[in-house]
Amino acid sequence: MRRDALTTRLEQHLPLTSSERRALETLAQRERRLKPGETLMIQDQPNDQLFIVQQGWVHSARTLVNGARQIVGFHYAGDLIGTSSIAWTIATNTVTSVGDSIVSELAKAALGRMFEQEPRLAATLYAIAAADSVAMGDRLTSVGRMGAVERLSLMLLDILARLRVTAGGIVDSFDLPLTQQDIGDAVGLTKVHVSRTFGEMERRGLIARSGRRVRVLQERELTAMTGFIDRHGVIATDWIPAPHATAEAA
Amino acid sequence: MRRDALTTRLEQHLPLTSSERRALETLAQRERRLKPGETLMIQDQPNDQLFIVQQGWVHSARTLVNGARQIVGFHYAGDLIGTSSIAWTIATNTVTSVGDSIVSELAKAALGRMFEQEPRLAATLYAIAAADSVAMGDRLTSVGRMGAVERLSLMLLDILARLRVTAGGIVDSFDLPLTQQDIGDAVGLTKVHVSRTFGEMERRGLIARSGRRVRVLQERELTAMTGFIDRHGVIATDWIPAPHATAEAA
DNA sequence: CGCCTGTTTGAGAAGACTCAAAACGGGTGG
DNA sequence: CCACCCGTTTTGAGTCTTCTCAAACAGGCG
Repeated sequence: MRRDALTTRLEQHLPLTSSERRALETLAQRERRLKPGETLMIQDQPNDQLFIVQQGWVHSARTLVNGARQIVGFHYAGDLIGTSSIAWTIATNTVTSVGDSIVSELAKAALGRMFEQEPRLAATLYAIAAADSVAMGDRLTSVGRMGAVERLSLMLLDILARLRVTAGGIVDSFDLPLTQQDIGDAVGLTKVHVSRTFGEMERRGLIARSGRRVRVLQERELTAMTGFIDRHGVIATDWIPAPHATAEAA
Repeated sequence: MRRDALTTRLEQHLPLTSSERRALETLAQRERRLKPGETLMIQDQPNDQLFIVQQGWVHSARTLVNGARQIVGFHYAGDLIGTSSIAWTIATNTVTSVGDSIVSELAKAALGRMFEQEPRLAATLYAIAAADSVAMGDRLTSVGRMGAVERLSLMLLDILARLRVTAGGIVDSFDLPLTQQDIGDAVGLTKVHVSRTFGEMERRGLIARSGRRVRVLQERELTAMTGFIDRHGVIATDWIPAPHATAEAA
C-alpha cells in the first residue's frame, strides 16, 4: 500500500514517535478512487465522515441561492477534508475531484480518539488548520480587494508553490486541469473575463500557455505585484510538548 | 474576576469536568484593555502570543501591497485569536479593537500543554476552528459572488446572529461602531459605495438607520435573498470521547 | 464656535458582466 | 482516417455595477 499522505504531511512538520505513526496507520480506512468531476460530498446533504486526500486534487465549493458557485479551496495530498462535518452533520460544501484522485475515509469518532491518545498529532492538526485559515484569508483578501490580473496571478502562484512541495525541483509550468469556469468560480470572475484576463497576461509576457499547460514567465514580478506569500511551507510546532520518554523509546 | 469567556464558550458546546475547568483557569494570563482603534497585533511583526477576547469586539485585517485593506474577520467574547501565530512567528494580520474591549494573553506553550492534558478541550477548539473556517468560506462566497446589497445584508445578519448568542431575546437593532470604511473593507466595497448601498437598502425598506444604530426591518427577506445561515449556533461534539471516570469524579 | 472625522451626493470613468456568435480541440462513431 | 459533436475558449458589442475624484454636508468634541 501507498504511504499514507497524512502521515507524510504531519511528519514534515513534526518528528513522529512510532506510537504516533501507528495511530495514524489505523486512522485511514477504506479508500475511494474518484474520477474527474466526481463528487465526494454534496452541500446540504448529511455527512459525518472526513477524508484524507491521498493522491490528486480536489476542490470544495459552495452554491448560492442565485445558482452561482464559489470555490472556497483546493485540497491536495495530505489534506484532511470535510472538516466542516466536524462541527455539523450536514456538509457545508460540495467536494469535487479535479482530475483523478484517491481519498481515504476516516470516521469522526476515530479523530476524537486520536485527539485523546496522541495529543501531539492533534496539536499539529490544529496548527495546520490555523495555516489553512490564513491561506483562506489570503484568498478573501484577493477576491475582495484585487483586480482580475492579480487574482489570477495569485492563484497560479499558489498552485506553483503547492506543486513545489512535492516535486522537488523548481517547477515553473504545470497542467491546469480546470476549466476557466472553475477558475472564475475560485477567484470570483466570470469565465469570459477569465479568458480575457489570461489573454492580457499573455500579451504582457507574464505567462505563456499552450493547451492546458501554463508557464509562469515573470514569477518575480507577479509575486511583487500581488504580495504573494507561500503558506505551504514550514509551520511552527515548537509550542508542542516533547513526546514522553516511554513513547519515544518505542 | 469576570468569568473567563473561553470557558463559557467551551461549556456551551461541551459539558466540562472540573479538571478541565481548572485547566482553563490557568490558561488565561494577564489582561489587556483596548481602546477603540487600538491594535493588539500588527501584520508582519513578530508575535508569539494568542489572545482570548473577554469582552467587546476586535477585528483582524490585512493590508495589501497597494495600500488597500481587507478585514478578514471579527472576533467576539470567547474567541481565541492570533491563531495564525500558532503556525508562524510573524503575525499575518493586524488585530484592532472595535470599541472598547478586554483580552487576555495566553502563551503558545500553554496551549500545547493543554492539548496534552485536556484532549477534549483540544478537540472542541478544533471543532470551533472548523466552524470559523466555514464562516470564513461564507464571507469569501459573499465577496466573490454577490452584489453590494447582499454583501452588506449578510454582514448585518451575521452581526445580528452573533449578538443573539449573548443577548437572550430577539434583537433586531444594534449599534454599529464601525465606519463605512471599515464595513467596506470587510465586504470588499469602497466606503462611497457602502454609503450608497445603505441608502438604497433604506429606500427599499430593508433596514432603517439613525446615527450608528441599524434596525433590520425585513430579516426574513434578507435571509432568503442571501441564503444566510447562522454559524454561531451549536456545533457537534458527539465525536469527542467521554471524560475518564477519574476526571469526571472531581 | 470651529475643527475633524465620517457620511452623503454628484459626475464621469473603469472594470467586470451579459449575451451572442464564432473558433478550437479532443473524443467518438462511421 | 475522417467527419462530426460537444464542451470549452475566444472575440465582439453593449450594459451595469462599482470605483474615483471632488465637493458639500453632518455631528461630536475640545
